[in-house]
Amino acid sequence: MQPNTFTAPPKLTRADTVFTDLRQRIVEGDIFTGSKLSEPELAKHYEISRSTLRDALSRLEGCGLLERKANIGYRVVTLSTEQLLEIFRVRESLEGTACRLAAKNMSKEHIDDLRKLLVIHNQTESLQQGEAYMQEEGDLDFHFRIVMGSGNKLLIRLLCEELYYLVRMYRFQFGMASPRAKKAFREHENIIQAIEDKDGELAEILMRRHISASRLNVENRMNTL
Amino acid sequence: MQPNTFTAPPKLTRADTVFTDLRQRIVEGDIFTGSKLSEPELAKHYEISRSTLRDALSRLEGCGLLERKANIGYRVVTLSTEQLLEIFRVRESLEGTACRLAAKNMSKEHIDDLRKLLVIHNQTESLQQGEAYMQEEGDLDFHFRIVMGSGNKLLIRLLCEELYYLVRMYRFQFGMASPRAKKAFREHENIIQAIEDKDGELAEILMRRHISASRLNVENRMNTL
DNA sequence: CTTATAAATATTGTCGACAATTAGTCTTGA
DNA sequence: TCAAGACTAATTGTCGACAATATTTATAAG
Repeated sequence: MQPNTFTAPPKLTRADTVFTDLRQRIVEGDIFTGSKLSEPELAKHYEISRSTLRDALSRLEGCGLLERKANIGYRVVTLSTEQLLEIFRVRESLEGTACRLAAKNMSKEHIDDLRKLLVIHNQTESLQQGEAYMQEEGDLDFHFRIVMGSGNKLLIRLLCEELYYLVRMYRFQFGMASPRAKKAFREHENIIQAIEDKDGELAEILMRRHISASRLNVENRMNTL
Repeated sequence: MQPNTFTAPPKLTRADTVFTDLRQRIVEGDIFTGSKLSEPELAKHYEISRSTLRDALSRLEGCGLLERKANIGYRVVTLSTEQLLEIFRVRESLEGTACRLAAKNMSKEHIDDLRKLLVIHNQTESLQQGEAYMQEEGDLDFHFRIVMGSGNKLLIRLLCEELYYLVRMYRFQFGMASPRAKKAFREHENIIQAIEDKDGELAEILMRRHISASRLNVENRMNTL
């Protein structure tokens, strides 16, 4: 038998660590939206060869965080209100489905965990208001767990490994801290209830409305400017 | 002014051509499902260096056609009935939304084109039955155009540049030629009608049912075996 | 004969260099 | 002053070689 088949950490390659670090820097705005990446510069910064760097960059392109043009290079995707709205449409669609499936597949333990999480979020929210960052992260955590609960690996890949990084990027950039915090909390509660009741149809509707409301919030703010 | 800004073809790099060729070979089953790819072997076959090949491979990973493990290499994704059903769920979700948006955004010209396309499909179907391949390709062409008509670039990327290649892969592999051909044609007609009527809500419902029916078809066939 | 260990082989990860292309600078002419 | 073209510099695309890891084969012990 092989040694520690379960605990064996999947050996990280240099490209892996650079990939992860770059992803964070892009998401958190440390590397600007729309900016062009210089391969020689980055390779020097990380003290790796361009080959290794390019490996990391191509994976970031796969995540939708970078764009590439032949003979020109990689650039960070440009954030725009239109693209943000597009993301909302896709989330509305996919997460609605994820929620329906979660109602069918999520285990009681995971549902309980989700409830506990929500309680914590509510407490921190009432204790120290204005901590928009934590709120937003908590919100995404909630959505993340429901998608995981769907059990659909394709959904999980599309949302958790691609779209959610874009979502976080927008939040860092635009600061989505909205007056929807309290409402959103209520909506989360109702969604959990529907999941607990195994009412997939309702769960889907509630999730779609929940995300749709966020989108409309952005659209309204956009029109008033 | 730069020479032919519009007609200028986006210069193809070696990696580009290999990427396209490999994609086709994978989709059409020329390279087997689940098989491991040998970098030295492929590089030799295409008469390119491993660096260039790896560039192409990493892009194929981004499309979801290849999987990669550190220090082990790339392998073609393994097709399974479960994964096929997962794809149907995601398509049902995304294409439903695409259809709703298409009803809002699609131009009259594009709708007319779609109608003509359907007529052609119907003719070839009645003329020479059994040409399952053409039918299936035609079906995907129909879906493709509606997604394009949605105008949502994210949706277009997820469906047309990723999922549809997986779908075609399954069809080549499993041969989805089903007795649903005639029914599917009717459903397509109704979908177009809803789009033409700008009834996005109905268009979404019809598309979801259309794809859901295909999924159930597979599920039933699976259970009877 | 089976299992476990060790050597040998093959494959992937990483590197630095050169070729091809693009971007920038300078000159020249009107 | 501006524009077009030539020249220079910088960047990306591609290559082959070496290092690190995994796989296979060979060997030895039980």
